[in-house]
Amino acid sequence: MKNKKNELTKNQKIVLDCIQKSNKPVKAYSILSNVSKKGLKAPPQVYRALEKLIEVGEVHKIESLNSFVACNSKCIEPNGTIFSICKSCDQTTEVSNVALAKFLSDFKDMNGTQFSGFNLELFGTCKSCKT
Amino acid sequence: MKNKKNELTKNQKIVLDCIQKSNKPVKAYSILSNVSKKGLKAPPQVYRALEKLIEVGEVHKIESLNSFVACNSKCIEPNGTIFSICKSCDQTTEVSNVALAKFLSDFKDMNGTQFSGFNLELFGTCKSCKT
DNA sequence: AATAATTTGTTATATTATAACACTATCTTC
DNA sequence: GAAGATAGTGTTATAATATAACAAATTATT
Ligand SMILES: [Zn+2]
Ligand SMILES: [Zn+2]
Ligand SMILES: [Zn+2]
Ligand SMILES: [Zn+2]
Repeated sequence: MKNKKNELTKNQKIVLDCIQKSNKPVKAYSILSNVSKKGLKAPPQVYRALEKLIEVGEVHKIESLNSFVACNSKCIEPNGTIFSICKSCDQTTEVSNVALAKFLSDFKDMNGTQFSGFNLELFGTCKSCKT
Repeated sequence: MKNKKNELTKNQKIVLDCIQKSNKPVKAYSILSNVSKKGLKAPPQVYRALEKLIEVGEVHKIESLNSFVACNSKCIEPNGTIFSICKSCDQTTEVSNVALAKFLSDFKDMNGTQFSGFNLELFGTCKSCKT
């Protein structure tokens, strides 16, 4: 059974808040040091919150950076994520492109079976790193 | 400048051989224990070989698994990788689909700028895990 | 209130990856 | 082929990322 009100718990809110305030993907131990003043003092507290936040879709993990970002709420496909990542500064944005999301969601393997999820990471150079 | 003969070195060959012999993505420390009898006894030896092998395209890293696979030599796009990963057993295969690879390579950001690379991980259930 | 389920706090440890340094082998250029 | 540059090696130590395990506290259900 879930939380009756289906709300985030205290620790989950603290961690989510920390991630949302960053304009870049945040690392777990960076979160930990940022929220230590709020009482979260050990890695499991952060990792447990992250696990739940990811599960409910509030947070995504950027696998190639071992970092975490808040969902920009424009997730088109519930089972897929698309990110644009700056190779130079790690600035990351969630890509909302209907055609691309649909293409990936509809993609089937050799046997014609659809995949249940996907994660796409696009690498490039962000605006401010170009100048 | 590179190795004149552009060949892999002893350690690189040992590590590549180990990866190629596996039918699943291999973890760095698993490689380490597998090749310890061949003289590679410390993590940096494995990680340095991996770095080079990835650089030359012989090996890819599966980011979501922190594991490594040998390139199946069918890389369509030099700057992009596509993998199909079984959520149940981690069995991974490199996907060679021209349409998908082209779609991803040609994809442009909001400003019309092309990305320099991509990595797509497709999650599903492999044949043997379905039965 | 009793029970069950979830969340939390805490300690310890596992796993993944790199820094730093001395040394060796190989390549380049003269 | 010697001098210098580059790349690879071996080694020790340590950094960075993530989870196991268990006890205590909180919240939900009966
Ligand atoms: Zn999202
Ligand atoms: Zn940038
Ligand atoms: Zn490949
Ligand atoms: Zn499987």
